[in-house]
Amino acid sequence: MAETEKSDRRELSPTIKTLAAHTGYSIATISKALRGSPVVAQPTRDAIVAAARELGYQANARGMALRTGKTYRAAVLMPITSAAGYEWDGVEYTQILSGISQALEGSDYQLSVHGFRDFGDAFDTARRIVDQSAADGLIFSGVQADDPRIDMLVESDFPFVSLGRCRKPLIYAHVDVDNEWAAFTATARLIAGGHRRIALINADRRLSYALDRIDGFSRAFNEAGLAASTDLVAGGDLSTRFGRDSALRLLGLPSPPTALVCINESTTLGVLSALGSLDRRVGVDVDVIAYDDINVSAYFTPPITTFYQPIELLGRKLGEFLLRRMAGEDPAKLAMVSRPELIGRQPDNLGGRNRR
Amino acid sequence: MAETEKSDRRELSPTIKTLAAHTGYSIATISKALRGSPVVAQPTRDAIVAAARELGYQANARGMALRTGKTYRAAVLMPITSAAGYEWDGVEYTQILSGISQALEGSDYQLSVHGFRDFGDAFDTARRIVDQSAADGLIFSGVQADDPRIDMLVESDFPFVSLGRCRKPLIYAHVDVDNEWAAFTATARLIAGGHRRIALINADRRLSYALDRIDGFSRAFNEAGLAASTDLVAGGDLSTRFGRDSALRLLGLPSPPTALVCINESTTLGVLSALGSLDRRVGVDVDVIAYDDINVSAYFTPPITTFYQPIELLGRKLGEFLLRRMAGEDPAKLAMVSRPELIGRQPDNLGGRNRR
DNA sequence: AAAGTAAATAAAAACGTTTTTATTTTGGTT
DNA sequence: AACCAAAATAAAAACGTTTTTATTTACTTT
Repeated sequence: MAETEKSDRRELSPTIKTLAAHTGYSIATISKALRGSPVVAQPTRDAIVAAARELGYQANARGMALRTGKTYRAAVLMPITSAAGYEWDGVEYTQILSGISQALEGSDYQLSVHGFRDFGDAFDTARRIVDQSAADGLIFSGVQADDPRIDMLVESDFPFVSLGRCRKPLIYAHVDVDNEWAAFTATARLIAGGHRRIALINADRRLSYALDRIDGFSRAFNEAGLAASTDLVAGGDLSTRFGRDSALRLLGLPSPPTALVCINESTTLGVLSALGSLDRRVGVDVDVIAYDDINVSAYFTPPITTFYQPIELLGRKLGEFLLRRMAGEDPAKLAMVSRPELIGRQPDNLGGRNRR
Repeated sequence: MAETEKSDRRELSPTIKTLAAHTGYSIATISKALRGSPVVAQPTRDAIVAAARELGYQANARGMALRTGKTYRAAVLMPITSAAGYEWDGVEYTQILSGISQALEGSDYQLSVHGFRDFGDAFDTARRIVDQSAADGLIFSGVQADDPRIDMLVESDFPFVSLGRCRKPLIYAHVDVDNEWAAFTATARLIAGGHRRIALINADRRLSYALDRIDGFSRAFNEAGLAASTDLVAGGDLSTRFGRDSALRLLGLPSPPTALVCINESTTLGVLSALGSLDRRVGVDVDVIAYDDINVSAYFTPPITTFYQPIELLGRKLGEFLLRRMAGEDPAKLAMVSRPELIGRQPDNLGGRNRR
């Protein structure tokens, strides 16, 4: 009973030493064999790999991390909804994370999520990740026109990929939607449909892509030889409430819009709600063009014409670019700017009444 | 020029040795002082803490991890949307992650996200996390009636909190919505409004909470002395398309429902879309009651009566419970089942025409 | 004042790797 | 046969902690 029945009690997972004892090779050789170093002879490698498989050996991540200084983590910055009263803002982190996660599958990297509350907090979190090397790479969105995170990360040569571009001429890996083009195209379509007073339900002006959208919006008017209805641009959080409130306010103006461009589906839903309560019909009294987040615009009543944005694909690209960046690839080669695809779902010219 | 100008070139972050050299104490004392061990004298502790602050010392996470065997990570299992054609399913991981992240703020734990594709994959991922101790604790949702993850985790005494309960009498930390009660209450409300043919747009029957909803649905009929319209229960993914298709199918039956209970906002939107295309009006021809995810039902046209589920709060509880569980607290004490709050937004009795 | 004890600190070991350096083995050349 | 280089493997060091064990210092007690 009190014999030698202790060592086989706890099924501790095998370490490199276990493998050394089992194969007769030194831990150095084993490490090299499993890491694919060319200095170890082929038969030796085969024997070690076989033994590793047999014992179910998995290199301890903590040991590796300490020795190599790597963390095998990819960090993602995610905004945290502030305190009480959650309001949907259409920012689809579920899809983004899903895409990144897919890209990381099969790699040695794990995804870690860091919440932040505001711009300052986001910067501090990014800095902390770099300083403590809490991750080997970073992904973030919500890029500001003059985003200090980008300067800091470029400066410290930390691998990162941003969803969005800042307005400074720096070289860094990024994925973005061609927001200028998207806003231009939507606005031009409405102008062609006869609209002259067009509203833009836009994001907070501190965000780089909000400015891009305004640029495209204005260019559409300029190219048509018209003055842009910039007085009808509303910027704010992208909640449904913001969409509703903005629409109610704009439609109450002395010279109200005859069409609205909505920057995402959340605000679109709010706009539709406002139109409903004002008893105005989409496609008859007012036209609406939007951008997809969760692809539910087809189910709105009536279905809304949107630009489809493949958010999950953007997520995958973010992950893929980060892997390549962490592997040392030149950031200049890691850039993708995608153009959303128009999905027309109803006429955008007030039922033809306004066409000229 | 070639003097001693090398050591101050790279601003390496200070280690415990740096601190030892700087204060004159040994690394052992420093570790104890900073970890709050009572054996170190107060003046010593003060001096060390001061020096640590001055040098900006932060214990290296990898060193700690290796020595203690802990990872300082809380893992979350997140479903990955399968390949092409994203469909919103209303499962709000953004909010859940946000809540968990808030709970973890200030603790030493970081959030790591692990994607999975199906039930089997989720189990394998959970197992891997346990086997490799890739995290110190685990959170997951999508609990099946007979969820093998729960058995495995209970068996191996790994700290975890589930969002949802399985149907086996095991003791484990969990957070859940009282789905039986929620379905009962919604159904009873409709029955009281005069409805007899009620549809339930439900989740996949493999999910524990889908069964709970059916239970509550049936109980409402039973307590009213009626036969439950179980032929009108539709189970599937929670996409908007599923909601729409289900509604179209059910309303085309010889004996169609006069009211629908929708399990989330995604399916609700699909149901409303179906009603719109069939030219049936909510609150006039058909009644709808739903459950909130992203709280946009107020913006539907017309606004829909819903049960409000504080998803972010559930997320915070998940995080809080996990922290307490990882600290060794008894899982029997870590249980919360919340009852959603009814927010009436329109009459649910076919405009009163059906009341008896 | 010497001895004993408690308090405080220091030294050493260990966690599991990878990498650098050292040693042994092999095979070819003279 | 002796030597040398190259190939293969082993040994040792290091990464930064925490924890166990050892040593020193400071008080009490007699």
